[in-house]
Amino acid sequence: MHDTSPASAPLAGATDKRTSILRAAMTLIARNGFHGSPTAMIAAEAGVGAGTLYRYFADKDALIVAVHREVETRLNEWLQKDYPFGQSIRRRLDHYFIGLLRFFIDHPLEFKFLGQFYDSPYGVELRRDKIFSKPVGDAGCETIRGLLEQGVAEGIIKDLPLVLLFALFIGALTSAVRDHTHGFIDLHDGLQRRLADAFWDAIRQ
Amino acid sequence: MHDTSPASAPLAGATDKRTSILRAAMTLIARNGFHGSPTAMIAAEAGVGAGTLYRYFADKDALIVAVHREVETRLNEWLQKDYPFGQSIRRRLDHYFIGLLRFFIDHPLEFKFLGQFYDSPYGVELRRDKIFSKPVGDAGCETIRGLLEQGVAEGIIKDLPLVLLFALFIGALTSAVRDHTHGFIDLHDGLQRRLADAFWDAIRQ
Amino acid sequence: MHDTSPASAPLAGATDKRTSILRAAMTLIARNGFHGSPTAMIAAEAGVGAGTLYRYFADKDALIVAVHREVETRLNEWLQKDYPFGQSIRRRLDHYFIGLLRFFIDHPLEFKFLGQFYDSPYGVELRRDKIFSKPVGDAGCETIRGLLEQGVAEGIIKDLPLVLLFALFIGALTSAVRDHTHGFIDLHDGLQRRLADAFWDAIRQ
Amino acid sequence: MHDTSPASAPLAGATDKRTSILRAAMTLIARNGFHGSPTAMIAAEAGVGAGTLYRYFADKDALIVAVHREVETRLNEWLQKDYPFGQSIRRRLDHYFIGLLRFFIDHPLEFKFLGQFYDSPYGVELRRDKIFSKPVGDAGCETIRGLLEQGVAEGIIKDLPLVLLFALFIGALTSAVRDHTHGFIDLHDGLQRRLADAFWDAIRQ
DNA sequence: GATGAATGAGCTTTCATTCAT
DNA sequence: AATGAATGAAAGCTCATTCAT
Repeated sequence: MHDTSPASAPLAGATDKRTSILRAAMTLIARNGFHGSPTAMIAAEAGVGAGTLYRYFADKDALIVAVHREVETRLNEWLQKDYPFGQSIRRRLDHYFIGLLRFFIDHPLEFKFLGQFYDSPYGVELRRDKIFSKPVGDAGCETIRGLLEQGVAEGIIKDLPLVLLFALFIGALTSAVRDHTHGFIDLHDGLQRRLADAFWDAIRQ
Repeated sequence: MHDTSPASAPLAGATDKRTSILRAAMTLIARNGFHGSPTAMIAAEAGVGAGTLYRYFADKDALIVAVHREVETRLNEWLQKDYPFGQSIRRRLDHYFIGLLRFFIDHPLEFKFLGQFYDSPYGVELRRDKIFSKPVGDAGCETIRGLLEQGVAEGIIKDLPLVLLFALFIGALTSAVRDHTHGFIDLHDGLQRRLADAFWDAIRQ
Repeated sequence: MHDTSPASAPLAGATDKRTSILRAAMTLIARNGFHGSPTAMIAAEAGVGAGTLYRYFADKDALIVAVHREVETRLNEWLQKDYPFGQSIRRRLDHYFIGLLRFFIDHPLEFKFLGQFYDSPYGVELRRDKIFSKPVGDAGCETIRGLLEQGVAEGIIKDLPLVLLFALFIGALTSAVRDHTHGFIDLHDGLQRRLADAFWDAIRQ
Repeated sequence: MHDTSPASAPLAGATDKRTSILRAAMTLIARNGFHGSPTAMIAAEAGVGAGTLYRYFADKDALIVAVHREVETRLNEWLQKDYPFGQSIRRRLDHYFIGLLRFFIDHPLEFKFLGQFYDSPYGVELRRDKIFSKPVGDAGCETIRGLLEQGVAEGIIKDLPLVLLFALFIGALTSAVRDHTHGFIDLHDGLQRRLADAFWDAIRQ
């Protein structure tokens, strides 16, 4: 009953409310954290009644998880654009690296939300597999995991545990974005390129 | 009167209470986060009365800051052990990289606490400069920042903004430790070594 | 949003809760003082939940100030009834003196509440000017202050500082009411009359 | 065992501590009220340990009552100075009126403390009889009550209930002093005199 | 479906009092 | 006798959640 897919909503109005709540939740949580974002405030920001929230989500936790899912969906759609099928492994990893970089830089609220999410009890489990193993193509190998795996198999990439290769990938990326978000640095195109190169140097054989 | 240095306590008992509270706070916050750790729970875990906490710390915030200071102090002491003065830049950066890796692996609660701390209003500002610029030697240049700077000047390290070089350092490191802490991988000595090498490959000219 | 005028409440029920809380607060504070009246006790006496109080008043202080305002409003309305416009100064001062006497005798809780209020940080400043200078007519001179002033100007009343004349007025009045409230004396109509006469003897030229 | 008369204290030091506590309590309570004066603060102000307070007074209430007794004792001693035995009733009432006025003006902390005290649960009962009926001479009739009574009997003073006559006395007096304490007026000798005259006009036949 | 007033458990913090030293 | 560290009950206030309208 709760949190059904938007397809089942007979009225456009209902879907709008759900979307408003999701967007309000993400904005406020990114800005103030989970505990600085009471449901009443989220509802107010969304322009709906306090009780309405509970028609769309079982409870606050479910709302947060739904926000995460929604952000992730948009992120994945973003990464599928212009995917360089058939090109070199490095090229394809680059697509992911620069793509994520750009998405986070263009969507700082989403970045901050995900940061909050993954460092909370909500996201401990999900952390790993989401970005890591999300397929782009239907081949199933066009995931970051798949690319790293293939690179290792081909001897292009260092023979390190996949988890560690991914740690290098996601760690460098998120640390850099955080610095950008905090205003410590301006991650313009040139720096994005050089950061991706540095990452490649880290993992290449 | 609050939070005085332990040196002034004539009896071990008095200091023990403060220490118990600090340890309890770190443990619970690492486990449940700031908001999952009510002061009553911290006091109970420490084996003291609910009001006792406020004899040692002005309020919950002060307690959290004190835990951070205490952890940081131990971390810095740890990093000063066997510092390879006079050796190559790579050797000295390695000392920091492996040293932090080991500290966090040996002290998972401290690692999780710091993670919570730096992603909270408490630590946003402190994040960067603490580990980054903490001097080991009295020369003042024996900081991670100083070493990276010197490496860039000597043409050994890529000419990237310091902030970005540090992002590569701390990002790879914390991501790897998090995976270890979550049990996704066992960061034994060999892997630590190879991770440090990968980091070096990322930043070396 | 807090403490809005009752005019905006479409239903009697909503207003009743606010009124219940105000009445409960006044009763308990009159009986036990500010610090003998926890918000939980006020809520219980009002028959509402502990949190409900905070829907109507920002905090305990706001509630107390609102009680004061409400009592004062009723007192002023009471004093405006049958005001002897155009009659002698003595007659008009009498109206105030006897009017206040009667109001306090008829409303002992209000009297005790005001006593608590004016002897607290809330009311130190307000003490003087409220009753003293509250106009009855639109002429602006029909305040106790105005009447005393005019009486002095006309040579009917002793040429003492207004503040002192008012001290005689309010001091005698409240002391007498307090004795009545405490049961030391029964301030029936005859005594009220004779006390007003005594006050007049005190200030008349 | 608690709160013994100072005569029983073998050491001067002990008496000093009791006095310090009494003085500290009065000062802080006058300044901050009962609830703004924690026992820890009183002890600190008195320069003694927090527990020491409980060697001299059973609890905080007993301390407050003791402060009241002490202030009252000093007030009575003050009123006995230069008592005009044998002079007219008006002269003797004047002695009390001006004497109290002066004491309160000279001892604003004592005045504020008594104000707090009498408007609290502590002093409701005591209010009436203390100042009212405290004998100065050993004749027993040299109390304010006695003088008023005698004045009524002789036909000099209005035939009003004694309680009411006293209300006129104490009400005018305390109201005027409060205005002085709050800085609304300067109760210099001339005004004291004229206020006493006004009071006399109020009660004289 | 939508609302928002109402709730009360749970939070952080204070402070009168005790008691081992 | 004197201390002050320790206590825990009780305070004011917040907020996720419910439910009558």
